[in-house]
Amino acid sequence: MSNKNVFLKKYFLMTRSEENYLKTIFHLGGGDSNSITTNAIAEQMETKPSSVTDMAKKLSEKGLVDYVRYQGVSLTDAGVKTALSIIRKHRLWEVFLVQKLDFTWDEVHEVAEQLEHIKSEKLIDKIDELLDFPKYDPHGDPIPTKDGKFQERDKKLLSEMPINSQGVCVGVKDSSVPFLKFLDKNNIALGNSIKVVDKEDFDHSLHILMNGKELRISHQIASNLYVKKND
Amino acid sequence: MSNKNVFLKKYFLMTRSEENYLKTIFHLGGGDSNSITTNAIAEQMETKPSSVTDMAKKLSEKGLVDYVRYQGVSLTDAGVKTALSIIRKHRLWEVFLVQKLDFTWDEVHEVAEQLEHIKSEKLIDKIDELLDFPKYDPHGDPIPTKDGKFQERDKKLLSEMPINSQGVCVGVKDSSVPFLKFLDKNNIALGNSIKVVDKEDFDHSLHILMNGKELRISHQIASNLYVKKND
DNA sequence: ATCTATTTTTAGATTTGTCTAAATTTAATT
DNA sequence: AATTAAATTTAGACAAATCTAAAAATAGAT
Repeated sequence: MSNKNVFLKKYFLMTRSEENYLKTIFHLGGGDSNSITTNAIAEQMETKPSSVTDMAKKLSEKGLVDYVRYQGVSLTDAGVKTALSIIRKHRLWEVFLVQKLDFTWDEVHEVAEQLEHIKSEKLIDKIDELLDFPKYDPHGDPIPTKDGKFQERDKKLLSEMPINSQGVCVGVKDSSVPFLKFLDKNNIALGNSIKVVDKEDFDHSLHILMNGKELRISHQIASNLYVKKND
Repeated sequence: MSNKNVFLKKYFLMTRSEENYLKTIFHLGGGDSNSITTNAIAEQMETKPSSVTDMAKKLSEKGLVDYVRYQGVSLTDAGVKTALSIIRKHRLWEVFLVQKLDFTWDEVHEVAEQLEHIKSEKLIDKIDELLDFPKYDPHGDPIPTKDGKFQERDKKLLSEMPINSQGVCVGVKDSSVPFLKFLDKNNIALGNSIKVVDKEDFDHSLHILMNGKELRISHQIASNLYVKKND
């Protein structure tokens, strides 16, 4: 193997496992020098803390995380950049699956978990182009740009909207399969218009108009739906 | 882990490596109880014969190949079926990359090698549908159907066509990147009409009309281009 | 401030897929 | 049929990623 490849292997080639750790650390808030505990990572990834420790050392060696024993790990700039590129791929594939292949939004995650690890810059750029450079994925989460920038949309939880306020459904907080299936079954989809008609003090349930149709929504649902408030 | 999953793991879940071995054995002609030597497989996969032996035992355990020590391996019916399903995925992804993402035919192989291992029946069926159920990949190779059937096209090498015969370019024998790039550069593509005007006895080069334009073709090129002869 | 309870790490083992080097089997040649 | 060359397998090692069980460090409660 040439020197060049040794360099490439050590600093650029990421295993699927390494990529998954970086992505998880990012999702747990490990950017901005924010330390995440090995326990938290292990729980999120359904693995053991000792395995996380091993990987923390490895990623630290590669300069992707800062790791201090007994303190946890945080992402370096390089680590954030890599995490964002994986999240970008994941979310672009989700849009592709929904828009081009008629997947439902509860089906996309599992397949995107695989597709996000495909190594080809041209591939993901062309998918981006085919989809006309979408800004949000099917759950309303923002898609990072190629250079790792992305902006959270100005949104709030439906449960926090005042009576008589209006808006558009733009995302979900809980993106688990059961919740997404529930929303599908009740015709609640991104883009739907929402008006809060009344709020029940007793159980915090809501009476809303969705696309003009009356609907009763429990607090549990309302506190997992994001709405972009109309001005 | 439940009993059901043990069953699934042992008999259905294929690792990427296992899938690559099955695919290679198939391409080397290991169907129809045809034994392929460990050496031949090792050479094709750029690995060592001892590694092939290890994998032969494993695949044999799973009932995907018949393996006799010092004799080689051949695919069982289950092995052929699995190999064809991987080849189907590979070729469908190749069509997708060329038709939907403007990849050139020399770029598709490497990416398809990764995409062929994505586990989702729905995904590949939807890609098939999106592409309108293509029968051939960008190199002219046939795409197996879902139930593992596929028919080789009636074709012959350009070098074997008699003078004055006509046909259409339908495939390549050598699908290496340099050859495909050469064809691109010289505007030789699948679907082009071909008429053999003259054959040179001295060096076996050909004088042909391709899409009506005169062209001189060396024997090396002509013996790697497949043509479907007109009746 | 000390003592627990919890968290985290270490040490050693396991699995998968690979390798090298040595041993074995097969095939080829005389 | 014996010998030699080539192919193939075995045995043992290694790297990656994981686990369990034991040891070490930290944090919380009194």
